[in-house]
Amino acid sequence: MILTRLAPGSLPDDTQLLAQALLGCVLVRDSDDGLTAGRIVETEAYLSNDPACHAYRGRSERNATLFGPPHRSYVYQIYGRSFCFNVSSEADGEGAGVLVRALEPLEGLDVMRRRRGVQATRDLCRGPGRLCQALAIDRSLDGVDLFADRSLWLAASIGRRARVRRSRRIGISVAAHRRLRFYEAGNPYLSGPVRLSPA
DNA sequence: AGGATGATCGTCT
DNA sequence: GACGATCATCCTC
Repeated sequence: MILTRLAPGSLPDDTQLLAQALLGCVLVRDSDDGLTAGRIVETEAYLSNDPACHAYRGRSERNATLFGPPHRSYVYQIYGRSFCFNVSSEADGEGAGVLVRALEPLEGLDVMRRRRGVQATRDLCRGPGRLCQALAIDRSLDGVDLFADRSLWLAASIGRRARVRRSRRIGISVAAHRRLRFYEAGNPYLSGPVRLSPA
């Protein structure tokens, strides 16, 4: 499979546009274990001035990447066990980002199976914590430039152009009504229900 | 220094 | 559908 790096400047800074543009792009992880990669099929936008966004209460050591330049990797740990991967958005100084919630596994499936401890392809990258485990993404990859890094980077979209649908976001209690989750219609590797609130 | 919280996951019913 | 694990992070004292 041919994976072509996304050219710098080829993604929008705007958080909602970025969340949609990322659908269909490929997230690539190169490590000692080999290459693992998946097609992004589900994202969520976390805006500046959004009570659900980690940046909402100001800059801290954890969320500093959100306030930096766009298109860097923001990785944080949740519930003591899982990591979540985001792409920073908006201009330098503004805190916002896009959570990647699910990938369609493309490359290195056996490595993913070993890391995840499960066999079913559908369970490898379906969910923000699962995809980080499958791609061995942790806090050491926080802040890397996704156009330039050699361990974690984005490749141009492959296959069909994603038919984008939207719904409310999953797993949050504040600002939960906002329809800021984006996903590819009909894709079998989505993390959550296809129909949440009026779509 | 201590307590509350969480952009989840796996297991059980 | 519901529940509890588990700990980094943040906030308050």
